[in-house]
Order: sequence, then structure tokens, then C-alpha cells
Amino acid sequence: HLIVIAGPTAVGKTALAVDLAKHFDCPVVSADSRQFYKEMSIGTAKPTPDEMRNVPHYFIDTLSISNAYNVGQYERDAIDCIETLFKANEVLILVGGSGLYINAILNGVDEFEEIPAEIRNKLIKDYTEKGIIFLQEELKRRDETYYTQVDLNNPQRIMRALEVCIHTGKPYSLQRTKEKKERSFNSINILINTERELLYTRINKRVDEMMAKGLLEEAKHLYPYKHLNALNTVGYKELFDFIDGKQTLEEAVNLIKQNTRRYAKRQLTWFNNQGDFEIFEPTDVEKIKAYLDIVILHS
RNA sequence: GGUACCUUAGCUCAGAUGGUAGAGCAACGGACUGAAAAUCCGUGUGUCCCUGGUUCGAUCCCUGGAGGUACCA
Repeated sequence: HLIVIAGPTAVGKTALAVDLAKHFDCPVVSADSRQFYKEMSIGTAKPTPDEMRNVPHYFIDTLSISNAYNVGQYERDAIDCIETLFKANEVLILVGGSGLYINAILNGVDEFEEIPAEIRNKLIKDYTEKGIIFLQEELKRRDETYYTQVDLNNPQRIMRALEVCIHTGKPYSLQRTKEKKERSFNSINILINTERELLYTRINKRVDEMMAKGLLEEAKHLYPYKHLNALNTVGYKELFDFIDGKQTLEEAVNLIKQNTRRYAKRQLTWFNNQGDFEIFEPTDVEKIKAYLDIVILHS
């Protein structure tokens, strides 16, 4: 059984996962696209060393910010890891706020070849030099089906499709099956959520705590790498702008709070769309345990 | 205490011979299969301070209040 714990940022997933891991005496697998990076700790709200001491965690601190990584690789790595762990454990916990990554574990993503970095770099160059119209026209030429489906204003979507078309020589849309993959385990999906006002209070408070723990120092340390994708992240980019003198520290902190709130909203929109999650409040720890005990017993 | 000016969206402010109002920011909603803490799209949410009057009709004009700012005492 894979217990999946999803929910917006700062709702209390990490603490709950650790609690449940102790209850079931099992490891935790992370589905958080920023906690992978060992250089980013304060700003990603990783579980504390204390929390990880007696509970093994996977996919935390496993990458460096200079490593390029993506959902496809995560799916392969995490499924391998999960299958190995299931040899010794009856129950596992998957926790994280990255909806796409959770989806990759539950349903899988389509399999594509890895695309050489030069192709992506060339597309980014084209985009910055020639604009989105150029990308749109390229896409229309190479994959008219996808051209009618994508959000044509979204450069990332178009560049992804184009890089697949260019590398494989075949339209992207023909290679997307969107088929749900069969897994060797069954999942119990839990969404942790609470009323918006309380969530926002928690977010604001957590940002203040991060600053007190030295987020600014962490950001200063990572400043030389700010161009890396891993650092295009709430909590870091705002502080980079402060370091660059583009805004005051107070403005930066307020923006971190605001952008985190917006991020939480996007997560909720995603999870609301996924359906089949049992919803609980972060304080429902005992209810969740009782629910899980029953579901596991009956399957 | 006197005089002048101000009071319109969550905030800063526009506005119209009198026909119930609109910008920026904020806020809210949504999309999303290899950058996902990313990227993209959409939406005005309003006792126009209160009160009485003039008027077919007042947020706008007039009376009287309330609050604010500045200057004079």
C-alpha cells in the first residue's frame, strides 16, 4: 500500500507524514520537486534532521542544483525506489506538494527519449530572440494537432512539444498516449487541506520562520547560481532581487508570502482536478490513522 | 474654536451639463505529461461617509452632521 499525502504548501504534510511513518513503521518517499536539491534547505521547508532521524526519507537531498532533472526521470527513479522498498515494507508513504510528480507515480507519464540539452537551449534562444510567434509557427508546421490543443501563449508548453518533434522527427501529439500505467501497488490518496484563511496564516508565519532561520544567508550563498532552474523558486528569487537592489528586504519578504499563497492556490486547483483524494484537516491525525487502518485491513 | 480642502473597490486614486462608476496594485477563479515552488489564461469584487432637500432621476447640486488633512488662532 502506498499512502499518498498531498496538499498545499505549509498545510502540515511533513509533520503528518513523519507521524504516520512512525505509526506504520515505514519509510517516507518525497514527491517535492525542490526538496531533491541538497543546497536548498531552509527555503524548501525540508523535514528536520530530527524528523528524519528515525524515519528514513527518500528523494531528499539527492540532487545538486546543477543537475537537470524532470518528471520522467523522477518517475523511473521513484518507481524503482518504491518497488525496492516494498520488498521490505508492507506500507510506504509518499508525500509532497508537486502534483505533477505525484501524478507520475500514480498514473505515470508518457515515455519519451531524453532530449539533448542543445535542442532545448536553441529553442530558448529562439524564443528570447524571435518571440513566441516564432515558436507558434514552428509548432504549426511540425505538429498541427498539438497546435490546436496547446495554450499558445505558454512558451514552456510549446518548447517542450517542439523539442520532442525536433529530436524524434515525429509530431509530439502522436507520441502522447496519456495512458494510465498499471502499478504493482495500490494507493490510498489523502489530500490535506484547511480553510483558506488558516492556510494563509500558516504560510505567512512559515516565511517569517524561514527568515529567522537564515533564509537570506542561504540565498546569498546560492546567488551565484541564480540562473539555474532549481533556483527559479519562491523564497529564493525574491531574495535575489533584494540582493540585486531591486527591492527592499521587507518588500521581498512580503512578495515571498504572496507568491507562496498563489502557489498554494495553484496546487489546490491541481489537486481539485485530480479527484479520488480523501480530504482531511491537518489536525485530523487520529482520524487519518483510523481511516488508513481500516482501508489497509480490508484490502 | 475659525477657514480651506478631502471622504468613490481591500489599498492608492481617476471620473461624469445629474442618467447607480474605472485604472494600477492587491484579491479571486482556472489551465497544465520532462522547467511544475515552473509556465500560462481569465474575472471588478462597490450603501460612491451619513442625513434631509431640489429633481422624473443625486455618488455628483443644496442643508445639516461625522471623520480626516492643512493653515490660522
